[in-house]
Amino acid sequence: MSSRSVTLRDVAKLAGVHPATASRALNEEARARGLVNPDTVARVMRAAQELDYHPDPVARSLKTRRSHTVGVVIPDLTNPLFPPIVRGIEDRLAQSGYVVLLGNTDNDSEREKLVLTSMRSRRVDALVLATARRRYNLLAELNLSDLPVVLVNRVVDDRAIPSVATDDVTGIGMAVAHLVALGHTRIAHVAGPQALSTGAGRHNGFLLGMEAAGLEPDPSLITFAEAFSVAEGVRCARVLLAGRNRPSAIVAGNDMLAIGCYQAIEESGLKCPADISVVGFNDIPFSNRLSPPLTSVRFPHYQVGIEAAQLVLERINTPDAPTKVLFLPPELVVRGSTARVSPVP
Amino acid sequence: MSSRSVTLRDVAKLAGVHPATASRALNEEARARGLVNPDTVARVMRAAQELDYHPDPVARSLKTRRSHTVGVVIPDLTNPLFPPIVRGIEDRLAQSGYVVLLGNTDNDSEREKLVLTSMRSRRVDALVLATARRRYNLLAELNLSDLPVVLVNRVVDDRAIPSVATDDVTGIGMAVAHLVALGHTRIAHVAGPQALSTGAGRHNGFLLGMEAAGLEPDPSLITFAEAFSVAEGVRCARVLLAGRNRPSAIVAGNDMLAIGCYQAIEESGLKCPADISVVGFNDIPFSNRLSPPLTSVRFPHYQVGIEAAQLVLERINTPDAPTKVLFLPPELVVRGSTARVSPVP
DNA sequence: AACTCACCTGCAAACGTTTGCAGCTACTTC
DNA sequence: GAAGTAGCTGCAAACGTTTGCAGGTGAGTT
Repeated sequence: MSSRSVTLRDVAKLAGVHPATASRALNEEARARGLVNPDTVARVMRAAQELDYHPDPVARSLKTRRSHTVGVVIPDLTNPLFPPIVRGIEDRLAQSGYVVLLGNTDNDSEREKLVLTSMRSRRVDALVLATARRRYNLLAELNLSDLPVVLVNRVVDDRAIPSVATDDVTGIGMAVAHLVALGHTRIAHVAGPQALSTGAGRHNGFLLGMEAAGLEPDPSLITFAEAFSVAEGVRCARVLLAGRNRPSAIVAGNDMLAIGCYQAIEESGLKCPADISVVGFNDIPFSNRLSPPLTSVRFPHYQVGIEAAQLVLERINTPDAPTKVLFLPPELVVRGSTARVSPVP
Repeated sequence: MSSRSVTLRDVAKLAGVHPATASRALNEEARARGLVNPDTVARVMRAAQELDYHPDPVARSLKTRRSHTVGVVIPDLTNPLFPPIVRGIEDRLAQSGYVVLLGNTDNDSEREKLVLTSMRSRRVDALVLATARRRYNLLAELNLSDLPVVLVNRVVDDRAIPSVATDDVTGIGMAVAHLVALGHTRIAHVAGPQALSTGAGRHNGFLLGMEAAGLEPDPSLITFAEAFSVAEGVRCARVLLAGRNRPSAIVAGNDMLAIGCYQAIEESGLKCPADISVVGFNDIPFSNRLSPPLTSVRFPHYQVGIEAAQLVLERINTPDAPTKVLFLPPELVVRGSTARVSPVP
């Protein structure tokens, strides 16, 4: 309708005040609105309503240097892990009038840099980083600037940056404990890439979990995947199955790797879970529809997103509050891929 | 590093020219740069380089009224259909220096309105709408304003708006033809919500496909789901299986519904595909890992995203070009959920 | 009655660009 | 050699806000 967009001047004119006063009247913050007479405020607000005035965020942003925009950078939206997280972030931020700028990096540092500078120059008020790389030179640099950053799905070693993540260690611990309770002792681990904090954390969790169960991890029963992919899962599981000391159970670094294990097991003529149990991590959608339905460590992705957004907002509003690090508790979802260890014939 | 950000003035001063000249020199477009002496251009660019100058998109946006930002609004990122599409959009747009603003609506018209005005006021240069509702009052309104809009995954009846979608009709046609070739004649359809253009289109495709095969669709073999969900799939399939004229095959409106069919079939003690064949639509990730692996109509989600972004860019650059409507060809992926019709005992 | 002070409002300068217009130089053209 | 012109560059006004500062009321204090 309103072809020419209505500006603050128009509102001010209609209300019979100076634009400055109108600006203050329309400003939520008491620091501004408190300055102007309540009657005037009412008059201005009525005028704004009448004209269907919406302040121009661009102009405002130019002046205030905040954009009510948050950058969310993830490796790959196609990874089923991320959509619920992003959704959670967006939902929470939308509530507070923020909007999210999305960027995929494929964990490529070139693209990462591109995305980051693009977002920074667009004056995002904060950044949510869901990349899982452990070594992260950009991180230090970013933290130097005054741009608030929240990490998702990873923490930085000294906990100097607010973050929300799941507790990989206890998550994997639950998986190991579950297998031990089923009588397994030859438990293998298909570990994720050790350059990613999740891969490393879960590997560590595996070692600790075994130790807690009084089992000595057998190095020949641990293989390292180069990526969290089905193909790498297949490769690693093949190695394990070909060894002379075949495991009775595999703890996979995530569900993709677990699916790879399924495939390798099938290839070798074995049955899951009759011959070998498998546990995954993440509980991706439809993992209950796999055959067999996958036992997996679930963590509340959506909630992680919500909490991350919450942290972002706190960070924006009170930048010098102490940095929180949040660990959301994982949960073991037991399904059909784990069974009591088969009696050795 | 540069705590105080470097501005155009700084560059101009270093190059010894007026800011206006610097602006023109740095502007890609020949219309501006062509005006200034090549030597000066070089000098300015060198200065910019030296100071690591990045123009402020906000200020620029205020002046030019374009933001190099595109709004992408979808119902729910959590629906596995969308991530690859969004990814495609973002990839293509990033190439051209655009950035995407993401919004979920849950097909709720309130939230839709909120998201849309939020995006509009943030001066997005264009909108990509991936909502599938057929009746869309906002659409007319949006098109009135001069904001370019591209539709994804649906077309509007009179094709007045550029869009990219898959050809639902021929997609379902392929599914029907496949089943017919396997000897099926009692073919049922679990249709998606008819308020969504995909649901309606595929239902229509089913009718046409049957007709093309010389089969008369049996109204008692068509049920309508109220949502594209597993639960609704179960409900609808139960109805079909309980009828006295049990189908030998089901064409589901999408993969969720197909999974629901799986479950209902299992419940009733039947086997897929031995007793009943099932075909889905979308070929969501891991549908090859279901049991049985799902035969489904695939369409190239990622490519859809790419093309949509392409359309957006064209639209932005040449607003009065004829409006394109793009149909990407679907493809039938035959897996284990369809089989030759079982001989009637 | 003069002073202080609190309360409100207006003025004008920003924020960092872009762009129509005008002006200047130096070159062509007759 | 004067007039016209092409080619560059500078000036200043935007774009729509926010905000420090100053001014102008009126009430309260001494």
